[in-house]
This record gives sequence, structure tokens and C-alpha cells, in this order.
Amino acid sequence: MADLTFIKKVVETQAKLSIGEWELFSSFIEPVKLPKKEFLFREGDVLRHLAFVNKGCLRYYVVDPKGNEHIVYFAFEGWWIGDMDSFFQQKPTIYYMQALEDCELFLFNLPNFNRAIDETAYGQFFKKATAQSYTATQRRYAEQNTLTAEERYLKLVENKPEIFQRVPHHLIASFLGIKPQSLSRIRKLLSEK
Amino acid sequence: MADLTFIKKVVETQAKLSIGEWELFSSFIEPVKLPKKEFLFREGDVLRHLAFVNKGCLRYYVVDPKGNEHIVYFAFEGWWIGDMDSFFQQKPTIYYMQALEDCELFLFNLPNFNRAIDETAYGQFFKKATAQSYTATQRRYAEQNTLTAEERYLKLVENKPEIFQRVPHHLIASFLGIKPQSLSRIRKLLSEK
DNA sequence: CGCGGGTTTGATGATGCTCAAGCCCGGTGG
DNA sequence: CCACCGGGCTTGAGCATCATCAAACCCGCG
Repeated sequence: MADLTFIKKVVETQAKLSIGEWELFSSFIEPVKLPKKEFLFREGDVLRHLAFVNKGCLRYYVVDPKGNEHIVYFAFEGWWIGDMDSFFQQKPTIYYMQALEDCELFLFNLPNFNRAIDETAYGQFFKKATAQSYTATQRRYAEQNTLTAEERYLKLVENKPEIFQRVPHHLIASFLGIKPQSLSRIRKLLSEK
Repeated sequence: MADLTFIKKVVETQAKLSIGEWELFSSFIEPVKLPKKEFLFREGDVLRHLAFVNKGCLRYYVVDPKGNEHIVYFAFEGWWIGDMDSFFQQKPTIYYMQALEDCELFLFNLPNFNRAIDETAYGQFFKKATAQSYTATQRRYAEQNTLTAEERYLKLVENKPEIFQRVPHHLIASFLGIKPQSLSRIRKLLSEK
């Protein structure tokens, strides 16, 4: 059986599950390995699972009509990933989720996930965690207009310095909303100071 | 008593409430009038309610460290509004919510809202509606980088033409992520075709 | 009638993109 | 073991988009 200590710790940041609830919740987990470069889902898929990242890292991105990829977020250990709209409404997603390293994921299918929400205190976790990342996405959206590329870069260096060791720079550029050339120039300028 | 036909119709798009559930749910509603220019909440407030917009329209915005306002969305009739993170975690918000017209809102406080989720099929509505707007926010975030200002303007004209009659143009510019001057120029260019 | 907020228009400038070329480095095959 | 290939990173020159600064205009309202 997979090691569940990490996911337990994460869920317990927002909700206390009784022993029985935890037993039910953990029985829903389907552990899978996702090798580097493989996709958890692609545009057009109807999501059959939401997932918890126990190990590794992935990118979540969308391809616009002009063919440009745009990375919405990177997901590292401890993140919940998926397109909730596609998952709950069982309709096709417009997003891609690709492993950037060999990953270990814990999958939850829809009936089980609904049971976890309705029958255990995981519902509390889910509500709060969703609200939090929703508000965070709104904030990031606003920052895209109010901050310059350099300021967004510095913020990332501040918040997640490891990312530059784990993720190629052209993907980080896409995440920051700029081209690889621009990221390179920003780094050069800053290093000259 | 306020007219509940509209909110009932909206909730029923995603969930069927029994007669008893609807009675409980509607007993939670606190109708209030919010006059034009007044605030439902401001930065620093801990949200005591989420709200449904039965009539009128509002803007939801954030002020960045440089003092620039950035409108995250306009809320019209049928929208649910608030900062869920502030509401569920009872922590201060960074957002402002201001009426742009005389509004009629239906408020829900935290204990009642939690009861609605846990004890009625409103929980289904909430889960799906939240997932939908979360995914929509992510899409809008991506579009901020992939579309030009003109393309975003045309998209708004397509999706919500009435907005130009109801909301001053400098606020629409803020929503589109540009300055009023730029919006004016875009409109001029397009009208010359 | 004049004030003031909102919109328009013009001139200039900064930020980040495009196009293009060169470089670095790890992996592969001879 | 070395030559070659290719992806990713860097650098340069010119360009597009949108911001900034500034002024004029429009119009509703006191």
C-alpha cells in the first residue's frame, strides 16, 4: 500500500477526520504512477478522476486558438489537481495535465469523491481548499495586469525558488506569461546588479 | 417577503431541492437593498455573508500596492458574490464589492450557508457552480495573455453587449485590463471599419 | 452658467514580442 | 572516444501594443 502520511497531513490542515472517516476516505484512494512526459488528461477528455500529487510535479495548461500553450499552474507535492468543472459536470475539458517528472498520484473517482465530501469531514477540507485556490487564482489574475514581468519573476523566486531547478525555463516563462527570450533577458538584467 | 422565483430558478439549474429543502433554504435568505455606490465589503473586512444578486449590478475589485484598481468581475442578476476564502476561513479579504446600481441582494450567513450545503441539495449546486466559475476564472486568466485588448473587447461585446449601457467605460477598461484611453481608441478603430 | 467627471485625441515612450542567429550541453551513433 | 545532432538557452535588432502625459471636449447637474 502507498504511504498515506503526506495526504493525511494535508487534509488535516483544514479538517479533522475521525478514525472511521479516515478509513473510508483512504479506501477511496487509487494510487498510480505517471511517468515523466505522460498525460493525466488532454483537451477533449471527460475527467474520470481528481488527483492528489504525492510525489513529482506536473503542468496544467491550455492551448489557445493560435496554437500557443499557456501554463495555468505547476502542481507539486501536496497539490490537488484536475479540472473540477469537467469532473463534476462530466463534460470535456479544455486543459492538459502533463507530468514533468515521474509522479505518484492518488486518484479519486466521482462517486467516491462525492461520498468523501458527503460522508466525511473531507467535505470541510474540500470547501475551504477550493475557496482558497479560487481566491488565489483571482489574485494571480489581477497580478497579471498590475505587475511587470520582472516583478512576477521576482515573486516566483521568492515563493518557489526550487522551481528553477526542477522545471525548464521556457515552461516557467509560459507560466509567467512571457516568452523564453524575455525571461532570459530579465534574468540577465537582474544578475548584472 | 422578497420575490424568490429568480433564485429558485438559478439553483434548480444544477440541483433539485425537495419542498422541505426549499423551505429550509429560503428561510436562510436575508434580503437587503444596497444603494448605488455603497460597499458590500471592503479590503480588510472579514466577510459575514455570501450574497445572491437578485437585482442590480456590482463590481468586485482589488487595489494593488501601486494604488491601481483592478476589476476582477462585474456581478449581474443571478450571480453569487463574495470572497469565499474570507467567508469560510473568517479571515480578512483583499477585495472590494461596490454597487454600480441600486441592488437587491439575498444574504446568507456562515452557519446557515453551511447548513444549506450540508442539509439540502444546495450542496450539489454549490459544488458545481463553484467548479464552473473556478474553471472560468482560469480560462479568463489564460486569455489575458493570449488575446489582445481588441480581441478581449470584441469577446465582451459578443457575450454581454448590455454591459456598455449599464457600466461606465472606464470601469469596463479596468475589467479588460487596459486604460480608458486605450478602450476609447479600440472603439474608434473598430467603428471606422 | 460653471463645475467636474467621463470620454476623446494626440504625441511620445516602455515593455515585451518577433525574427534570426549563435551557443551550450547532453545524448546517440559511428 | 569522438562527431554530430537537437533542444533549450542566450543575444541582437526592429517592431507592435498599450501606457503615460497632456489637453480638449462633452454633458449632466447644482
